[in-house]
Amino acid sequence: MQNDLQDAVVAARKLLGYILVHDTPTGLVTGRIVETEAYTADDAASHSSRGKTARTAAMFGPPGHAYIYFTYGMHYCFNVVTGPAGQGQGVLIRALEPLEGMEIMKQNRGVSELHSLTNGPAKLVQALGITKADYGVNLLDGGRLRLELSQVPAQVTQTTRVGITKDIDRPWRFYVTNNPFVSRF
DNA sequence: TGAGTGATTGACT
DNA sequence: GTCAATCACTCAT
Repeated sequence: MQNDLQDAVVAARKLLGYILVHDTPTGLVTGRIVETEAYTADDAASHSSRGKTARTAAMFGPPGHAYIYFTYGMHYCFNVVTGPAGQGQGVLIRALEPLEGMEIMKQNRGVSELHSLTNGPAKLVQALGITKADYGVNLLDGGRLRLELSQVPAQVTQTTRVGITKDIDRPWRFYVTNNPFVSRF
């Protein structure tokens, strides 16, 4: 995994075979990563492109850690930092397929429909109960919030990214082909 | 010091 | 399809 995290674009592709696990006080919540986007240091759409700030500090830290940011005044999004340290690369997790702890997810999200629990970057953060307390944590050392290798998806679609206004032509969005939990098609 | 913008979502027309 | 919610940061006074 460490080697796969050296490059954000490679890592975005590889992360589709992983499961995100959160060991919460109310129970275990897990989901398979089905959609990601890569953001690099020389990328105008990346938060790191204008230099390191207090907000983006984790993005410039060692790979395999969590970068969580607050946006639009009401939403959090979750990223996996990629390396090497000091570069400011990361992979945005855009969607998960719920595996365990669905009842907890429904409670966290306030909705009962399985399909709308985790099909968006801010939704999955809320469903898994991830907060700013998890900012900067190591995802590879078996802590409460961690990544676990699953199976490599049968087919992956590569396309342009969603929701940005700069460098919109870079084909750095990856998702599991035909998976119903992807945020957009 | 203040206006503008954003890796979004959900409610409403 | 349109729009409000409302915070951190950037850029321009």
